[in-house]
Amino acid sequence: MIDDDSDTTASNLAPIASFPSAPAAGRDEATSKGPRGPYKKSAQTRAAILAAATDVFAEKGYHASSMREIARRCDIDQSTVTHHFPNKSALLLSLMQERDAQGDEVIAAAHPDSLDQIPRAVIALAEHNARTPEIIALYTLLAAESATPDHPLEEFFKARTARVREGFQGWFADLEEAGRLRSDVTPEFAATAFLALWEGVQLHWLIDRDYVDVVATLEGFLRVIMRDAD
Amino acid sequence: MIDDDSDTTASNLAPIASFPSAPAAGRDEATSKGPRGPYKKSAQTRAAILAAATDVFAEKGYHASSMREIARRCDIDQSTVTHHFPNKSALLLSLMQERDAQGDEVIAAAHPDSLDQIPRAVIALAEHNARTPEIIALYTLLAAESATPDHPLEEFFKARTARVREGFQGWFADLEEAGRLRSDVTPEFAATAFLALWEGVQLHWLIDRDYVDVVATLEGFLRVIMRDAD
DNA sequence: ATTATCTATAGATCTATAGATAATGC
DNA sequence: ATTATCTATAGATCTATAGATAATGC
Repeated sequence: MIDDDSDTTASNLAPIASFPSAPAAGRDEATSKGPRGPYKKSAQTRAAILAAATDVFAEKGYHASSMREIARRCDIDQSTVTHHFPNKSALLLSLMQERDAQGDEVIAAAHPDSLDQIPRAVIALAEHNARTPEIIALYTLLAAESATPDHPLEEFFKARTARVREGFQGWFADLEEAGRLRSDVTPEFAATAFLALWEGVQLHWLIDRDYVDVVATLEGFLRVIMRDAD
Repeated sequence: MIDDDSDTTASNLAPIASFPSAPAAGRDEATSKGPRGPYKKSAQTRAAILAAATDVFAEKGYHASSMREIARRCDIDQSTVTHHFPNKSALLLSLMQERDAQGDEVIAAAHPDSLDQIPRAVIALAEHNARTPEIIALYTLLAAESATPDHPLEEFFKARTARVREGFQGWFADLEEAGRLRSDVTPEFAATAFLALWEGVQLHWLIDRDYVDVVATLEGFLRVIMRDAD
């Protein structure tokens, strides 16, 4: 169902919710096989479709979203969408892969170079995410959906969750080696719990935005599992 | 959209995922208004519909589930489903309310009467949930969906999450009063983080069942935020 | 007589495709 | 000439309802 190249974009650690910052990437791999290649306008239309699809998938999830609705929000016909993307599941998978690739770049740039910056870097990511609710909604909803039968993102989220968790685990292992982790806390536990806490608290924030403070909760967790420098 | 009686069943604390244990409750409120009331078979059919609906909603979520599919799994016609439940959203809401009511009973019975039993009681709940994956899937998926526009469970999950969080907060406040909470951990933080961690780790368990141990992670968190008795 | 269930159907969707027309760029 | 876009449509859905038939229980 899902090609094995789903992790070709998986270069490094990625944040919980990715970033919509990068300008208009991605018209290279999917659409380059005809004798002449795509015209200029193709990249714009493609980007518009992906932007609209992001909103629709974030609002409805995969099954309940329709190609028609995505097309309507771009003011194009639905058949034009299928001209640019072979089908609905390919559209969603392309969307998530390109978004993750962007996120990888951003987090690579923000990678902490000193131990004390690790908590600050993570918190900065959380603060960034908090400013883009529709992306949090996209990831939260699709992650839950991806665990259901026959979902096109099943492998994607399995691989992504493991990759992010391992990235965190590396950070916490560095902290442990420097004696900054509480002695009864392992990097494995810290990484698993931190990632789960992050996504769980984002879910609760979506459910009631006045009730939960994502960043404060994550900071509180880090404070509890760490100990002061000697 | 959603009646205000959505919290009439909200008596006490409820677990993250509710329990399918109670035999065949619920044929009292919704179907009693005709001059004669429902026949005996009605309760059975109703229960069969709710059981099938539980599976279908857990697999597909709300929008993507169909009344036809639910009916097919009971070997009845789809129009028979709408005879017992006025429409799709009412079916889902009835399902969740009855399930929560059952869960309330179970947890009330398991309520800890000594401080040391609090962690054990919570862990027992988590262990129970771990044995019913389809119920975890139901709650996890629908909770994420409920944060999207025009979802019939929007108010339900908002109220439920707040209620469960406050229940936990009460427990942690008791622990604090007895000096069993680490001094830098507030009951507010403990409750918010514990609930978010629980749901987050359940999500990751659904995504990859070999990678995460729900109960061990929750135990680890409790160990970190508590301190030994003097 | 009342309730439960079924058949049948109206009216809206949906995805994917075929084929015509318009725009682009060699 | 090739690519982009549109119109049109086939073939499957879906929910909700109307109305007929079957079962239940006074």
